[in-house]
Amino acid sequence: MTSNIISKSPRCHHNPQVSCGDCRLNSICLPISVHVDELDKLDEIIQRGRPLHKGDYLYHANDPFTSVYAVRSGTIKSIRITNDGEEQVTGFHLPGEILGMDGIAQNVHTNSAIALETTAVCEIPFARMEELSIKIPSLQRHFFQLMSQEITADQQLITLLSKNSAEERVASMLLSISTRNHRRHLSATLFRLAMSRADMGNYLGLTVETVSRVLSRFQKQGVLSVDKKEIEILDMDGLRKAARADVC
Amino acid sequence: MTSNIISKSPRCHHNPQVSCGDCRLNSICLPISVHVDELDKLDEIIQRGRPLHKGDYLYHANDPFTSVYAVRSGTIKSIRITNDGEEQVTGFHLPGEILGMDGIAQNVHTNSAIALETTAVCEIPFARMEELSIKIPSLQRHFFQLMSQEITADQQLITLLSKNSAEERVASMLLSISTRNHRRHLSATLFRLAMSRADMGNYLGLTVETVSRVLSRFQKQGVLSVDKKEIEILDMDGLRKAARADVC
DNA sequence: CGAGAGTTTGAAGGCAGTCAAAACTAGTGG
DNA sequence: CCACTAGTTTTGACTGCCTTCAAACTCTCG
Repeated sequence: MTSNIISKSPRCHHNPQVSCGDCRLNSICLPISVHVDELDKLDEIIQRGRPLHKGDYLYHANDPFTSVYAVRSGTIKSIRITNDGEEQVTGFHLPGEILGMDGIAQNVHTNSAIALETTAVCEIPFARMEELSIKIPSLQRHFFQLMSQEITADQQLITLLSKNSAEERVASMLLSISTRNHRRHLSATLFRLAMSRADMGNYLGLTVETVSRVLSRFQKQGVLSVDKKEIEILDMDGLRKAARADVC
Repeated sequence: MTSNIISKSPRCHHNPQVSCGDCRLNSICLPISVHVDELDKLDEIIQRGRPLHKGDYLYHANDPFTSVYAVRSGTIKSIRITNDGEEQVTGFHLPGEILGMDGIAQNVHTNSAIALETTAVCEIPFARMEELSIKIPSLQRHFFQLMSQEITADQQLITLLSKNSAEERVASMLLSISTRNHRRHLSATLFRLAMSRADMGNYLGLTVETVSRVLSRFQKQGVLSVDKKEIEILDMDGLRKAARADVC
């Protein structure tokens, strides 16, 4: 099931064929739950490859739901379309993270998923995953946990939007990205944001201008160094104080 | 497993012993997914009774996670505690609805659940439900769907908080309750709110004063009749226009 | 290089928050 | 049964944070 690899692959140094057992992200993507001998069965159903370019849709809202996806490299944003046609960013998905679980309830995606840069994903056909879950209880449990994590994360965002100021929201988001980078053994203090200021603002319930102003202020205070999308956290404690909110 | 019924039961006309098959809420709580002969097995693991009084906790944040709960009668609110000790209302749970799924990820509840009035719940031990899911695939699927529904609902709230004004938020919340009442074959236009103005405001990211002002304004406009916690929707279309947001 | 998108900065205005106090409700015990 | 108190809700006046509007600036990539 690896015949659909697109030939013009992006300049990515990871082998798109690598199995879950060899994937350096598997501690994030499949924590503890699946035994070595069972990984082979999982590998069989997972479709790899499918590199997306910036702006490409992984799926559209209202598409029939067939699969969930694990990000291998790159970044994806999830958006919902509101009644008046505006878009609401509901999440950013970094390597090792799973997206698409919103579609399970109705068998239809409620979000669209868009690549923010060149991005590779593993496609996990959900019906086959369900069948496999019956044979591998730890896989079932793992998916329950993944979905519960998503619920917890969404509720954290609800709290952020409901109770926190613009500065606190921006600080919290940067800390969240920092933490998730660190989990991937990347720098927690120096990284490149894949999303635009507009996406950040949309996600955080703020305007572009406010996001920009907050970043400028943090820079002036010596908490951050901001160069376009390159962010360096100069004063981690200062940023934590500015966030004043739980970050996963 | 029904020995733990508390003797001083509330003045509730529903028999706390009624099985899922006979429960008049089962079309909400267990939609389509479980067959008649399998309901017996489910009935066996569900613990009934446990009436809660106003202010009682069903579980506390940081309690070990053992079960999810279905509301039989009454209302429950879920709250998260933020870093600074404030509480954030993350949801209201009406009869037929399931709560507690936030605890699956970490095996610890991240929310507390509090009865807003005399409330009866069915307790569903999660470990046993997981075992049963392996034998009854439609039950597994149903739980995936329930959790996905929760994700979708949380994302709708995120959108509401991120994009909508105070009037729109209050209107949306009232419409949501109206819809959920209607699903239980209760009036969609005349009902009693179980939660205080403070809880409403907390849930919607608004202050008590703002909620009160918005309700007064709707009353003045003839959209609502508000008498304390008794709400009558006089102009459903007007309320929908005021909401200008998708309500499930 | 040039056009369009994205970002930054400034000035002004509005919506909801904060502070304050009155009106009302509910629960308690004499 | 009523008096009393604590809590909830409502209303008003003022403040402030973020938005809106506008314009200059910068980067990207055909």
